[in-house]
Parts: sequence; C-alpha cells; structure tokens
Amino acid sequence: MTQARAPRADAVRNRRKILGAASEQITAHGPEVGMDEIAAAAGVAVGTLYRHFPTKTDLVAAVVAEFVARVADDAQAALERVTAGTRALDELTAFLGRVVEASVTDRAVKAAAQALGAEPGDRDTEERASAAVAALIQAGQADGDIHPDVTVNDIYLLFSTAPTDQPPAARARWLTLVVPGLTTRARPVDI
Amino acid sequence: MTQARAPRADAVRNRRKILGAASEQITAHGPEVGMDEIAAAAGVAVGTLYRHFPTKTDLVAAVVAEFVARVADDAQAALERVTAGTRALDELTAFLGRVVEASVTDRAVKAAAQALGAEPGDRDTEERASAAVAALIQAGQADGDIHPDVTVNDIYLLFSTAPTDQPPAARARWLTLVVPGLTTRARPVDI
DNA sequence: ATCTATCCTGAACCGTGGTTCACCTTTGTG
DNA sequence: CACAAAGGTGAACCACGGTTCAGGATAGAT
Repeated sequence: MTQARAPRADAVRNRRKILGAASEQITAHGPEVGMDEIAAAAGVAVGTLYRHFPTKTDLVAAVVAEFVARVADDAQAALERVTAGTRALDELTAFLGRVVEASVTDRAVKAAAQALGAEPGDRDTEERASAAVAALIQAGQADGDIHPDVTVNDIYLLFSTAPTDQPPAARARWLTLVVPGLTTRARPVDI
Repeated sequence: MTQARAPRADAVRNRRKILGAASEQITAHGPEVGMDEIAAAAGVAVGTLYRHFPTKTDLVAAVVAEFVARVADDAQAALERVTAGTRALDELTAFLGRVVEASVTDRAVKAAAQALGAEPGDRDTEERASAAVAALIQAGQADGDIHPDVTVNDIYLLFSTAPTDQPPAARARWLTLVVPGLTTRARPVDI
C-alpha cells in the first residue's frame, strides 16, 4: 500500500484550466474540436492534456459528466417546484424543453444524452438525474396527466433524439409533437 | 453547341457497377465507408470512381437519391391503399414505422432524411414523396384522425430524429411516443 | 541551496481517408 | 488495322487529428 504522493500545485491548477477550456470549446464547437485547440484555449501544451487524460474520449467524458450534473440539478429543482405545488406534467415538459435548448448551445449535452444510454459516466450523478426525473413522472401520473406506461427511459429516448441542429421553430414544433406521447390521452401503437 | 460524344460502353457499365456497389456498401456500413472499399466492391479502381463522381459527396448524393425514390414509392403505395379504403392514420403510422426500420438496415436513408431537410436532391423525386405524404395527411385529417396543424414537414422532422441506432424495442417505443403528437387527441404545447 | 520526482513542452509520429495524376488500356471510328 | 480519344489504373499525395516521447522546467522536500 504505497501512499501516493499528493499532486503538485501546478498540476491541480492545470487540470482545472484544461477542464474549463475543454468544456468551453466543446460547448462552442462540439466534441469534434481538436486537442490542439483545447490545449491552446487552456494555455497549455497538448502533452499536458494527455498527462491528465489518457485519451480524448476520457477528456470528453469528464466534460460530459459536468453537463450531466447540471441536468441533474435542473431536474431536482423542477421536482422541488412540483412539491411546492406546480403541475408535474408542466414541469416535465418545461424540463425537456430546457434541456433541448441547452443542447443547442452546449452541444456536448447531446453527446451526454447518448452517453446516458450507452456508457455509465458518473454513477451517482446519473442516479441523481434519473431519480428526479422518475419522481417528476410519478407525480404526473398521480395527477392523472402522464400515461402510466411512461418511464425515465422514455425521457432519455426522446431527449437523445431531439433535433438539436434544427432551427428554433423546428425544435419547438418537435416538443409539441412529442409531448402528447407522454400524456394520458395518448394511446399505444402497434408496429 | 458542340454535340458531346456518347459515352463509351464500358463507362456506362462501370457507372452502374459503381452505383450498385456504393449503394450496397453504404447500406451495410453507412456513408462512412472508404472510397477504397466501394471501389473494391465494384471491382474497379479508385480513380474510376472519381471519373464518374467528382467527389465522395456526389457519389453519396447519388445513392441517397435512389433511397428517396424508394421512399417515394412506398408513400405512393400507401396512398393508393388509402384510396382503396384503408385508414389514412394507420397507413401513415405504418409508413413512418417502415421508413424508420428501413433506416436501420439502410443507413443511407437516415442521411437521406436529413438531406431532405437540407439539400435539394432530385427535385422530382422529392416532390413525389412529399405529395404522397401530404395526401396521406389530408386524408387522415378528413377522417378526423390527424390534427389539422400537421404538415409534411412534421413527418420529415420526426423522421430525421428517429433513433436509428437504438435497439428494436426502443424504436418501437419511440413510434408509440411520437404518433400521438400527430393525432387529433393531442394538444399544442407552449415552450 | 540542492536535488529529484513530478510535471510540462511541442515537434514529430502515425494511421486514416479523400483526392490526384502520369501512365496504360480499351473503345470505336475512318 | 491503325490510331486518337475516352476511359481505367493505383501508387502517391496531402490534410487532418489523435497520440507519443525525449528533453527541459518546476515544485517542494531535505
């Protein structure tokens, strides 16, 4: 059990700068930005990126984790408002809308959404988001607004198919088209 | 007005082979297959590809056009069944489902769908597909099944957001979630 | 102050994949 | 059959982007 020495001060500082710059760049230009650009934005050399994150995938995953955390916060806030008396379906709809809108600016969120379905990410944060969304759904079902079949996975499914790269009007329209599927009035469809 | 000489026999033959192989390869592995692989599948050298299609984009566009034509046929067939007495909403739903399922195998269709919203492609074929879908929608609206607001663009919007890369169950569920948005029972949503 | 483990640097490496081009082959006309 | 013109060939070119590594700098312990 060799006790690992504490990381050096500049290493910690750089790690933060890198994470910040990566978040910024990926948010602005999507996950396809070059490592060079991220390094430049962080005021650091490429090699330093690779000291902290063995591969680009790891770096992106770290950034994505931050976004997931943000979404989790959002969901929890919505849940609290419901407990305070607002209508669950409305909160869920608004939540969906907000996340989709956020996906447009923060293109990494889109990747995060797909990551939610695929790779684990932060177990805790993911759990937190899922729990809040699940509670939101349950509340809506208790109100009789949301269809009893609806699960958290449905929300993720919709979220992962959001038309992020389409104009605002299309995104709004998409939400309009998609929400009724969660609603009590909807009926199942055979394929 | 210099009359262009007719193309040579082997040129015509190769063009067909290329288009066939490209269609096959893109269908199987998506538009990201290398030009080398397409050339190999066609039993032809890379240079020949470039003689017929100045750029990879052009080749893909040509393949996509074929798929659009296939979708147009499908839509027209559905329309004819409606004229023969089947319910328009059911046909539209089934059509959506079929196209989504086709997108899974024929990954190029997905690209085609997005191309429909973006690049023109074959004006005629696109018109043909749009006309058939529009007629389908109108029929459904006449039945009182489909919401009066629904347009062809909505179908394209949904189609372009289909979860092509998710398991069959998820795709089916997606259809279930999405169709109610087209239905009379749905209500609009504010963002 | 010294010394070493840790960390940083950035030019170079490498695989990938679209594209080109100098040279050869085939077609089909005179 | 000869001989242009059209077409085909495929090795080489190039841009791009992730990754590496030998050498230099720095923190922090002694």
